[in-house]
Amino acid sequence: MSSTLTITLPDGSQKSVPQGTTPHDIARSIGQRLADDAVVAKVNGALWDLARPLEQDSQLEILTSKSEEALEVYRHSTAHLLAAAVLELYPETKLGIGPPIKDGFYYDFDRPTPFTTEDLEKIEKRMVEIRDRDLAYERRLVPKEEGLAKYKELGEPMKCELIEERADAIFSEYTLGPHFIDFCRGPHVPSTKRLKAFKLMSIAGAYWKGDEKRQQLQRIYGTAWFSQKDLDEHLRKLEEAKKRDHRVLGKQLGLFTVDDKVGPGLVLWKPKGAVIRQELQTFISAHLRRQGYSQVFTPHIGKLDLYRTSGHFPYYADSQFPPLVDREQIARLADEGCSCATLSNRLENGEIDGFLLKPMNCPHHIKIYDSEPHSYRDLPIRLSEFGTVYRFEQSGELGGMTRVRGFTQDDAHIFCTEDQVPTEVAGCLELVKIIFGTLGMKDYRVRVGLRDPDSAKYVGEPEQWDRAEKACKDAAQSLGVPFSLEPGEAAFYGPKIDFVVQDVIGREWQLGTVQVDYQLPQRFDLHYTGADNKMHRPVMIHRAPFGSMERFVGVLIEHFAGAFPVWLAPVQAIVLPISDRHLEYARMVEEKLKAVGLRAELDARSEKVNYKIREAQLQKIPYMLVVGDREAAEGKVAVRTRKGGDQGARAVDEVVAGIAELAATRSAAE
RNA sequence: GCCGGCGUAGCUCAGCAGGUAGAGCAUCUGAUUUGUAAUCAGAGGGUCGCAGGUUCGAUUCCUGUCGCCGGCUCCA
Repeated sequence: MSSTLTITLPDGSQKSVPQGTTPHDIARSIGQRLADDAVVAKVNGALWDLARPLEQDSQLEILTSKSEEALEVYRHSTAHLLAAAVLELYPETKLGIGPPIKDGFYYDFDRPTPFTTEDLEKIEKRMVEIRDRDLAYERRLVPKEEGLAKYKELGEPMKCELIEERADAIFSEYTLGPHFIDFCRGPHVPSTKRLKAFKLMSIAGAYWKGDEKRQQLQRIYGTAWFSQKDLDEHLRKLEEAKKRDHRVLGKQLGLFTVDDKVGPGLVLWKPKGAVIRQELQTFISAHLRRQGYSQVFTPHIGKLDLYRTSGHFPYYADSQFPPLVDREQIARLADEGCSCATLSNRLENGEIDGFLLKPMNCPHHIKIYDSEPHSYRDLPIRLSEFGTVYRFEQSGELGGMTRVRGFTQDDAHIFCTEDQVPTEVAGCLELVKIIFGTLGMKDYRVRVGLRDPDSAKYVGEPEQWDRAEKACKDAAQSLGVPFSLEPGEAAFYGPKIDFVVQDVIGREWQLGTVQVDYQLPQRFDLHYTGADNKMHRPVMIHRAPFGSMERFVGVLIEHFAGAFPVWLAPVQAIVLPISDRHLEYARMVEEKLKAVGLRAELDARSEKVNYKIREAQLQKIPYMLVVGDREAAEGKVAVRTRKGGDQGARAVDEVVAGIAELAATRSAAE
């Protein structure tokens, strides 16, 4: 090894520096400004501490606060600061892990007593104190055995577990001041004084290693930014997001409600929410007719045996409402002294029959297909239904309209030949594209869910899976949008293509889905007569472009922040007479709106027009039509839009026709 | 399901070292007849989520329960 190193900078220039030179030295040689702004370095593509000496000829990049990667390092360093503060205040605490995440970081702690909100304030204060001590993040190398012994002595069992699992023979650790050490790959910012703006946000339970069988730790979430300004901006955004939360807007706009007495996770659609849902259903129904779907209706329950055949029961018994067993059987079992456990066993074994609230629509549709023989000439057969299904989601998961226990899928099942699969899947994807396009939803990602090779929960032969997965991948490819392949995300009967969007707090929700299924046709022994006059097995495609109406509308409320385009708005126009003497004219305007099928209201209260406007505005009604003496005299209305304000007076008929046009064309404009 | 927080009028929220509750908005009544984001006055409205316990006395403290919120786990 030579005693000088050749360092290549991003602009291609090269520097010869002696052994032992650090990225920070080089930054300083380029300029003090860069040295001050530097957060971390990148050496041959890998993140590297600024103070860590370069070891060989390298490509070197100095990352400043303009870099996303630097921000991650910065947040990770803030997590260490949090851990150091917690250990100072509560020395009995054991450390878990503390990674950076979107907008911030967390650190997991094991401590017998739970952290409180007041603790959070104390901890944050201590973090500031430690920050002001200007402690360096110092990297040290430790041989594995020695390190293990040390962390054992420190009483850090989780760290020991991590070292055993992931540490190299010599691993790195970082210290902060004389007492704090953390097994960590790094890198970090040079010193705590660099951490300008952070805030602890919340405490939550989290299982060690995400395994619900392991102990539950206390996770402290925080957010961290390069400047106070960025932090303030982030907090402001959180406030904004709260305002467009569909649970808040759903209440304010009177769209839906959930009632304790009815049950958690059971959405009650109020008239205004129902309008939105109905409009969406009408919208998609037109496309279904065009694409050759047939409408069917099926009941909400089916016999347990149906779901034994489909494989839903008892596989997913935990996420279903308990089976419905008839009175006579219950009485008989009670006489026998049958325990709950025995009952559920006997239900599983099929010794007792009962009904299940349907967790999916497919078995019912399959039975419709199977109710008559089919020729290859009939295929594809596309059966659609807005079918309501019931799933017993864990109580901690429920919320708003996005995770519920009863929901209506815009479901359909396509029965086709294997050759027809690509065309049919493409047709399904086209539908999803039309929906997302019409609604202006651009921020979605496409996930191709493949089976997890380690899991035994899937039914079917590997060759079938391979073919189905290929069909999905090909279809996603031809869709022309970026997609990710995600093992472990398949349904138990087949791979799927999902459309995933984020809600206002950044949680991801699956909306539309297309799933290829070779299993159910087999389980139900479905067939059709081929051109060769032999029996063949059809392939099934499950698809729901909206996914569930509840979840979709929930996400849609947030997407539009409650300000629905004209065609979806529960009230499309409201007539606001200025005084009582304009009421008659106002009624005439209202009638004209209603005559062309618009949803119109009249605010006939003896309130000032300002007041009426304010209310209509808060209800996010797209059109406010103000009528007073001038308008009544000239056959006009003064148009005010919720977004553009006062638009001036125009002839009534012209305005009515204009709004009707926007509604009819499902336009995003207003 | 697990961890933590919360639950006061229709809504948003205040209050209580334990002495049976208060504001704004909404509602109702009356007045006002109004020109682009809140007219004025008066009135009604709460067994302080529910059930136990401690106490002379509980909305306040304790326990349980239901529900909501944030995470975790799960999501056919």
